[in-house]
Amino acid sequence: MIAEVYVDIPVSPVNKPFDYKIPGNFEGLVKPGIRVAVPFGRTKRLGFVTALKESSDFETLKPILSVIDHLPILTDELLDLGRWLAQTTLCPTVSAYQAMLPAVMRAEYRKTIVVEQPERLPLSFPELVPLFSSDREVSWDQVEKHHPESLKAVNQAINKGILSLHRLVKNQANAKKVTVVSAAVPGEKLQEAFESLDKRSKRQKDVLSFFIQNTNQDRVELSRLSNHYHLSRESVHRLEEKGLLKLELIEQFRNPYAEKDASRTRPLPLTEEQRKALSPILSSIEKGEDRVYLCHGVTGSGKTEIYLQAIREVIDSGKQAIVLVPEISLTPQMVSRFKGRFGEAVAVMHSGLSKGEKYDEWRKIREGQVSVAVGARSAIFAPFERLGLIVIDEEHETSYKQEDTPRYHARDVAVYRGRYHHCPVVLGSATPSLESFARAHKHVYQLLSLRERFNRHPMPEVHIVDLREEMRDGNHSMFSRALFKKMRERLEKHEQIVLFLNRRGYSTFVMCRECGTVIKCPHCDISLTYHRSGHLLKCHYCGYEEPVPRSCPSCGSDSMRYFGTGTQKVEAELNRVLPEARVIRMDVDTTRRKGGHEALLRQFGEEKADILLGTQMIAKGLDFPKVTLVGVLAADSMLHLPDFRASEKTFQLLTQVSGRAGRHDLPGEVVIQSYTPDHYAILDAAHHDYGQFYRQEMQIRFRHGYPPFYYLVLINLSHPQPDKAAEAADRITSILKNNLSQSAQIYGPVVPAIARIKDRYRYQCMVKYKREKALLPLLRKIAGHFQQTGRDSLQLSIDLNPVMLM
DNA sequence: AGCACGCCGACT
DNA sequence: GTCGGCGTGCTC
Repeated sequence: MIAEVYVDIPVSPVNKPFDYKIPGNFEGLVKPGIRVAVPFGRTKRLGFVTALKESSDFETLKPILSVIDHLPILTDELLDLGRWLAQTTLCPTVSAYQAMLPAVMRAEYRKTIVVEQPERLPLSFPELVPLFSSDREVSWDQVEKHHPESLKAVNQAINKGILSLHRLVKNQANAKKVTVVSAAVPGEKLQEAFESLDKRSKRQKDVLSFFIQNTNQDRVELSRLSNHYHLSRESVHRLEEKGLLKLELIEQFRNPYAEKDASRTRPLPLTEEQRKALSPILSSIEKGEDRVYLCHGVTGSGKTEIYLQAIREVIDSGKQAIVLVPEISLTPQMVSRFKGRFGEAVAVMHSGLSKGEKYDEWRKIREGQVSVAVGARSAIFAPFERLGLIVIDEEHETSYKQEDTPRYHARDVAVYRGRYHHCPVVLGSATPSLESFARAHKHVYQLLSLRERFNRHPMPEVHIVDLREEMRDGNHSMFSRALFKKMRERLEKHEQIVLFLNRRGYSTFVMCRECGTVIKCPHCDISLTYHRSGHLLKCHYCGYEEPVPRSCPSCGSDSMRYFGTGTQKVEAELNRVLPEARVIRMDVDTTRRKGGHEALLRQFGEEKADILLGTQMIAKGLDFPKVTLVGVLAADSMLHLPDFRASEKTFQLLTQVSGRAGRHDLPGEVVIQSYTPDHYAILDAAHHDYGQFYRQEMQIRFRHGYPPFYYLVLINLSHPQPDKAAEAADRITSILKNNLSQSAQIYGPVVPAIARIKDRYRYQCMVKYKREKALLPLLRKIAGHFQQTGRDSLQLSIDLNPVMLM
């Protein structure tokens, strides 16, 4: 038998199956979806078996070296899905497979140097002797790092056969195993043995009496016996030899949520609206229809309860469900909601888990021990074999699109898997993406609407403040008079406030007042942001930092001034104008350490602060009863970005942030500060009017030929030399122009808003099209032709249906 | 991605 | 003359 193998090297020349013969002893073990180690050129690599066959076009085949998995880690469905992803996102097939698996499934390659002829080493290469003083095997990476000067000699010694290179492919995935002890014979036998034991065998008697007394316990961890009951390991082994006890090595699942036992919850009674939304979903689950539902429900309308009850139906019919939520709303509250309803039947995948924990959660899914997978984007690949439902909450979130190599959108994968399994997909949002809403409008998706909040609380009252007027009236502070007054009131009433500003750091940029010089990142064409902690200027793109210069580096004057406002500056200002207010600031700088996010929210929930000030990350999912005022300090900050979705993102963000106020018995109020208070994105958000926003935005998209009326492809080029990037961009643009139909519009090459990132100059080309049969093959050809490897060469990326245009 | 083969400049 | 630079091409 012969196996087709995709080797784990994601570059186009090897992006095809390679044939290997299956040695007799592996016959039956090698199946599609299994990982194997194979010789590849002069190296050894890990690969995915995708198919078996009887014959090959190649005369001589190398054999598979070893089989890594017992159970295929990719099901037939996922193998197909991977091929489809590679086709539609123009990525190497292995990259698609790797994206579907937890990181531990990636091979770790290690190179070691081994002394073959120790007697010749001191004579021929005396300088290498110290390297091998303690061990005759040394890691290549260590030598490369600590003794780079020796590498030349090492290579020569290898050529002479004095040293040799050993390569190993290590499978990082290792299930944690524990030894458990149990009685091998019935209790009476243990008693008999106890009595017949020699007087001196005190330790063994202790162990036996433990098992005689605890006959109800069937297996005990060995480590628990010795640590907790102070019984001797040695005696346990002695008793095992006598056949009285049994030792087993069992797989232990790490359970990250073990101690926080979520209290079980029951289904809540549904409102009339919720019932109407749920019933078509239930009927599709029952009939096995691959329909896509768009559940458009205002914030607080109880979408989650609908998901939960639909999943209950899925579980009861012996099937499984996937629930996607954006990473930032994958909070403990969210998780406990699912754990509370379905208990042990839920696996959770999020970035806070260790590699090993992620692997365990994945295995629970693969082995069918759970029925529900809750997670961020990549959980869409959960290897269930009987999917009954896929839910994507906050469907409009851009984080569902992966920004690197398989540039897939979880929504597209969901639809694909729904078709394969004949199961419905539910997309939920208070502010659906225009793409999805347009599809619902055309009845491609089924629209389910929830117009009321389930607890009947009114939507918060929203006030828009014109910051230009404030300026005119001489208020140069970052708080308008209206907002400031309302903040004061809340503080007096001991209610809480959420302030939102979409910019971290202290101020946006540092400029010289004399000559207008703005300090920029030396590696990226973007201005540095001032951070007060450490008095540093930081680049938010590449992480570069430098101290603030005393004087202008260009004209030497000492008139360096800070412009713009970041969260740090607002915090400082709050401390000045409202010294009695206790403020918690939440942004990437204060939540970077593990669990920081959670800890800050807990403090706020326990009312240890009056004001929660934060960026994007506080826009979602927060639910604090005492919050009665939400302030958006600069609603326009996203509005003028060079992105056709700027209005949509602004509308979504404002709607979400507003939803944080007055969720419980106290009525809520929202203040939106803006320099463009008449913009429809701001007005419609203030009026809670999605429909109106949708109609206006669709007109604009139509007029400018943007999605959902046209599809987009964005081609990004970068090179350390600007002319090299420009030349490639020129050639690609003309290839596109010459090979696509008249109806396709080709733009570019253009220099993007950030012309250089990490010392690489950037160019972009964009294609707008409606139907273009030749596009994918053409792009594949372009990718094959222009894609080069190496740091200092041309880099090309093709993004179909991009969500980020920068 | 690795690695070997292969063709041109500065050294024992 | 050789050692070694990195351009090009192949891996079942």
